[in-house]
Amino acid sequence: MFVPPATRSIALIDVNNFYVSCERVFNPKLVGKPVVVLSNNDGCAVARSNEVKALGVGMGAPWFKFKDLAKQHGIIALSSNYALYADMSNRVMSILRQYSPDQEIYSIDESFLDLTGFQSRDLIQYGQHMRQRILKWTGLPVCVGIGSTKTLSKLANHCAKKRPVFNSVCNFNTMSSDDLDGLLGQLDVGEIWGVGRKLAPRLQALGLNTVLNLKRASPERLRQQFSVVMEKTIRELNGTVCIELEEVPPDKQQIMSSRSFGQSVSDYNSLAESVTLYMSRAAEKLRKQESFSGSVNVHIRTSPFKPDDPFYSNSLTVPLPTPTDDTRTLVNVALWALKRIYKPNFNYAKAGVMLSEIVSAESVQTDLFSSSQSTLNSSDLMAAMDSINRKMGKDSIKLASEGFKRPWKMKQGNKSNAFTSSWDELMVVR
DNA sequence: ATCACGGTTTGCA
DNA sequence: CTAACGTGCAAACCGTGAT
Repeated sequence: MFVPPATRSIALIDVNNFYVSCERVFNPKLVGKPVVVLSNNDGCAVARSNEVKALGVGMGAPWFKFKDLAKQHGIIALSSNYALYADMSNRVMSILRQYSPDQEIYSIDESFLDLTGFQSRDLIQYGQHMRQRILKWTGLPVCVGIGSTKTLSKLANHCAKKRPVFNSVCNFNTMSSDDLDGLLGQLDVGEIWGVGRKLAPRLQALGLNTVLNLKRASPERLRQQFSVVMEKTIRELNGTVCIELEEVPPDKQQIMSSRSFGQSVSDYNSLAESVTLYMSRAAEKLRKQESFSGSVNVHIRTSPFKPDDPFYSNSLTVPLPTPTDDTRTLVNVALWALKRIYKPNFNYAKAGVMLSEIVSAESVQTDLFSSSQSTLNSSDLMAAMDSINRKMGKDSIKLASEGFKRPWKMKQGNKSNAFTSSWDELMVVR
């Protein structure tokens, strides 16, 4: 007997202006004032308070470009404090976990919850309960969007944020289809999850300006012109689940670590120090997911934003004969690659490493046991390094080649304290 | 024609 | 110091050479 699939209720919970809100929890003087949080190296705006958004500062705006405006309006600019944000994120996520056993942590400030099993309740009330509890227990404001697919819940969340009528919780599933389509007809097609700055103009050129336009478009035809992703988006707008909740994040297939320098560097040694540091971080991530890497990539480049400076960008990928998780091996290969692509007399602005051809530790067990004893010892050494750095703070133990002076270290002019993860910094009065 | 490949582009938070 | 523009992923896409 055919049983029609029940309508799902999927919620997307998102912290408002996450980084700014975290800073405000620990410094209430920031409340009501225009505040931005800057990216690494104090480069771009990555989080903006509503006051700053109202002044026209865009997401990703370079700090030096709106510095004057900032001075004029008293915008407070803070360096990003990822240790603090990660800790606050963990608190929010574990509270949300109490509202459904089916949770996907989508990003540092966003979580999907499958509420299909709770449909006997008033889900708007349920969402308000989440909001109040998170506000009370963490001090962070969130909005809740509910729809029958992940794509719709994202849009509902957008409406919860932008339209005061919803009072921060918007459930598409309780609206009549006429009301819903009326609302979707007012939303720009670019608001859809998966439709960004490239796809939106292409859709608009076809006369598809609103979410409703795309919802009514032919998935088959648009698949020809765009991709299978576009087809899934259209079906999801019509309530057919094409993108399932991913409760256990799959292992990474590639692991990257890269950073822009505080000041440009030209000498090989500085680049080598930074590559060593980045590889140490990448290898830690690799071991955390219990994997081995079969390929190492190193890339370096000068600044693309200085037309007067000679530009140089290059990368090299080195396949490994045997997959490994040993920092020392990975660093040696990375430095070998760096030597091949390094050219003197350029002002390098950024370097990075990438691990790929990643396989689970299990699948290389046979190699592990068949190879020499030293392989096992190296694993023990890496485990010991990770454990000490976890207990004593990162960088307690590191390879000497990471360097100690680090002239290239990134700029963080105005970082707040690690209130939640360091007793020392909690006590400092600023 | 079709495939595997590697590098590039796109999108997202 | 007096210029200054993030990071980390996945997947689609695309050109290329091999078959």
